[in-house]
Amino acid sequence: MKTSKPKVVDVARMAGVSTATVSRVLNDPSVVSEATREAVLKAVKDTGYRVNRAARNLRTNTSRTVLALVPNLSNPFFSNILSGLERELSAADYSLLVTDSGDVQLTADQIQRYIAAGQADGLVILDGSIDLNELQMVQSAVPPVPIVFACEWVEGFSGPSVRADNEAGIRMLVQHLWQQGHRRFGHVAGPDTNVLSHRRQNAFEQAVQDCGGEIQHGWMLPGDFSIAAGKEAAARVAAMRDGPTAWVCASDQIAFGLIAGLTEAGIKVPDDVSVTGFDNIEMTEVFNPPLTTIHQHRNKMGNEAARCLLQLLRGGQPSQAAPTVMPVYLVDRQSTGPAREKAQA
Amino acid sequence: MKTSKPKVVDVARMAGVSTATVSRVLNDPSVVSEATREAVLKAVKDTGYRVNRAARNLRTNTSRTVLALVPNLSNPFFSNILSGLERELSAADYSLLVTDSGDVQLTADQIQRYIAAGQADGLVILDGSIDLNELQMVQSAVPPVPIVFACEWVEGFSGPSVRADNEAGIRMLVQHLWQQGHRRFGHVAGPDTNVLSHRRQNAFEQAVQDCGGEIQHGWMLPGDFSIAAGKEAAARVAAMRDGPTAWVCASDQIAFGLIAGLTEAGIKVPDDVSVTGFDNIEMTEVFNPPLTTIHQHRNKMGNEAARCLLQLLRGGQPSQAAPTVMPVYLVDRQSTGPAREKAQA
DNA sequence: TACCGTTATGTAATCGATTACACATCACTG
DNA sequence: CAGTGATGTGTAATCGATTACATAACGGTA
Repeated sequence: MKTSKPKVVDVARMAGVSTATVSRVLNDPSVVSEATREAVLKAVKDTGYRVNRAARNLRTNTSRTVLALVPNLSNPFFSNILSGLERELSAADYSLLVTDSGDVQLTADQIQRYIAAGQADGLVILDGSIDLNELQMVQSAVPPVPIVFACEWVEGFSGPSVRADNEAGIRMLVQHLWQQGHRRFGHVAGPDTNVLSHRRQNAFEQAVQDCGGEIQHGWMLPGDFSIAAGKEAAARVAAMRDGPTAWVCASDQIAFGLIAGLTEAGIKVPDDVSVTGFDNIEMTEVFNPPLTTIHQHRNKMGNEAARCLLQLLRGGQPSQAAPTVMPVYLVDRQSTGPAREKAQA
Repeated sequence: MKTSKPKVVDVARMAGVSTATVSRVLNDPSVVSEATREAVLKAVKDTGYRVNRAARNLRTNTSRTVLALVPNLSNPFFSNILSGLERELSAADYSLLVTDSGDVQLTADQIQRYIAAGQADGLVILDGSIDLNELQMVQSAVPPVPIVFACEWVEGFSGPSVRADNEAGIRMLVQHLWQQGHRRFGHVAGPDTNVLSHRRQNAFEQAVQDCGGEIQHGWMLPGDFSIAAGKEAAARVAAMRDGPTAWVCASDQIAFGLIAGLTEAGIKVPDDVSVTGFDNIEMTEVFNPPLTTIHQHRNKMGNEAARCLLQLLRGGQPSQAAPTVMPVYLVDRQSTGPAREKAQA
């Protein structure tokens, strides 16, 4: 009775070949003759052999593992992306290591820890708040560390990234609102430190200008992507006279908070003002009123990011050039409606 | 200029000691004299040395990694738990590997793959739909694989688990509704295959009986934990005459779907019927009406599960005995209100 | 026949850390 | 002073797979 786990030697002995041959069958079957290959495979099956990852990793100096840096694991938004990543990676026999980059400002040093320790071969970063210098230090290491950004990214970083078409999304929303007769537009932004916030805010200003709508400085409210931010914004909005009739929020959660706050203040959505979100998270559909928003293919973004990284890991060119931009589309629901001019008190 | 990564030998040379001593300083400092310890630590710092995990793993036959089996990564419910897990594990210098047990029915073989390959030292399972036999096979391996269940669990499995006090939660809800004057109760259940569904459903029946309320077979609706399930239930509810005035749902998402569906059908919540959820996910607060539900400490459950597993990994006794049951509490919001008898048409 | 190129396989070095065992030193004790 | 135990350190074996290099066998060609 074999008591310990089977190893290559055991397989080799049973198949009557050398360990080298066993290894070859497992890693590059084409160089082995048909007959021996079958004998070895049979022996593998009979012994129940499984390669020892640690040994392989040591020898080959790889880990077949990818590390995902997630700004906040508690945020449901990211779970879909992780899901997409995981699926694609595991299909390629890679594992997914997850860490919450959360409250700590990640330094090159900390990132290197994973790489240098041989725990991960590459990174998928979902966190755009990482310092560019640190990033470049990581990337300029020898050998360079394969990195792919997903969803968020860092301005100035030259490497592949997968993202939604934020500009197009915002444009669709503004145009949609415009067509419903809205002329005065407001925005509740995401966190100041976040690329997506900036992109969406800029796109918003641009889009409103393009169709000739009105924006005022006081209608650009700060926030982060949270429900709480939406609520705070609601307080300000409630206090406005002749404010916007349409509010474009940087995230669904902000929109939820805003609508909740407005409703509480007696302002009706969409009768008095229209509100839009961004992301189309699951809940938007059952929210009351159901939220008009922009849908992103989060799962697919995860898949795509994984594919991108795998390509890098296999030594493919940094598919440099432009970031991969995933299309988005408008989901028209009942949080938006025809503009109604406020009584010009 | 050193071109390659520093290794123990490099550190040893610089500190003027042997590799054994370096290793000792890093792993069990107490056996090394003060002076050498400092010299070594300095050398470690100066060289920028980091242990090679693969080498260590190979030698020690451990991975300092824990695998989390998540039934559905896309479900926001789990991200909080992962977050709690990750925090606790990384504090103990363990890494978190994540895999979606999703659509595939996991077999012992597949689980063993991770363990046997030396990719993980233990498991945290969030998926209660794993077959008991398979599980026992895994656990009865030599050496046994440390496993901790979190949130969900498998009936009959003898091992540590961390869970919410589902019974107490349901009881609180029913009593709360009873106090508001409700006498006829209905339930929308979770998936048939899930322990939580059963627990909550049984607890519901028990609680209603205990206070003398009325249940009918037709008021126990099937579902899964999804919004869609809630919507389907709504259709049935809308068709009822003299149905329950209070609906207890197995999850917040079901409640959302149910309320959305009822509202659409012209039934008002809470004026016509009261509805409760379970989980207190973030969105409950801004939902319209805000949802009365049961709060679970998901983060803490993650922490606790991690601590449990770490204890096992360190050779502690399977802290057997009873599962760890985390307290829950009622969050009273506006989806529930005084019972109003339906017109006895 | 002698030589060459393929193809298939084996031998043994190697990856980098941990650790069993051996050894040296020193302070005490009887 | 010899003996004992505690303490600190070094030498070298070891974990299990991969792979550079060597070798063998064979068919074909000059």
